[in-house]
Amino acid sequence: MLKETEKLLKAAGDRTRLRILKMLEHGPLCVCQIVATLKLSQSTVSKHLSILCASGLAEDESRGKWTFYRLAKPRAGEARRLLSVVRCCAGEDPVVARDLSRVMGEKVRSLSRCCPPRRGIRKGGQ
Amino acid sequence: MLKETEKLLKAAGDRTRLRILKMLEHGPLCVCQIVATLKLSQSTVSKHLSILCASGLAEDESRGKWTFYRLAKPRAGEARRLLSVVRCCAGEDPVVARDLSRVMGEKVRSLSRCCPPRRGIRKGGQ
DNA sequence: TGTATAAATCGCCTGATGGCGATATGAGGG
DNA sequence: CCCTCATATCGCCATCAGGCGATTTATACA
Repeated sequence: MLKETEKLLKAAGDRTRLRILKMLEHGPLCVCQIVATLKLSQSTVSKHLSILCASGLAEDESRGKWTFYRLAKPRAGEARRLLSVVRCCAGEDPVVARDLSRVMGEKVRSLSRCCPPRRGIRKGGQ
Repeated sequence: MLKETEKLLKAAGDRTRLRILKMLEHGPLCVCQIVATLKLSQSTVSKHLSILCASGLAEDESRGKWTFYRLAKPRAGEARRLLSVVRCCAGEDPVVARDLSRVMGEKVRSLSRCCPPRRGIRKGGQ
């Protein structure tokens, strides 16, 4: 349906959500890691994450007090194709690169805070 | 770059522009045909068309007093992938189907008004 | 060169979107 | 049970986007 496609493209067509998607390409992340990386308010990030989930591009998983988000493994070709558009884009973008290096730091720094997601979901790139 | 991708996704992530892209899948169209099909004001349609061109998803060609628009043949994989997302979507959508039947009628009706675009550009589907 | 017509651009209005801080919710640990 | 901490939700505000009619620009033709 046209409406679904529009929703999907709108979800991906936002600077902040693109940054989140690029971060999630390297594995699942806890909300607090995303907040620390983007340096936006927690409420703003939470809203973006819910939009990504509602569109089918991302999925969430609660793990104690923490919530982890990861890229969805979409059944529909539409969302899958769109994720491949995102995957191939902005590889050289300085903002994305900075986010990535920050998120690595955050991962280390938060090892003792957030527990890692259930193993076997998805480990690293792709 | 992130900004380019955002622009591309924003261009595609609009109901009206998706309808236009779906119409253009079946070959180039004159502005007046698109206006008649969408039943939106000429200024609105013109703005949408310029957004599609600016994003690299569509191209225009002047032909006398008329301007024809067609899907771009993008060199960048990004835009190409995105067009394939669009191509695969909304096949069954009633609005898209109605647009398509209208545009066929418009094509016939306007044969004597708008000249067809230079032959050899692009004939039909794909 | 004056008129008719196609399309682009402008200015305006309204609704959607993205940001924030404050507050509500829900899980864990004392 | 209450306290804390992570996250979601709410209400507000500023900006953006999409719609329109009016106007401008540009081409064709008498």
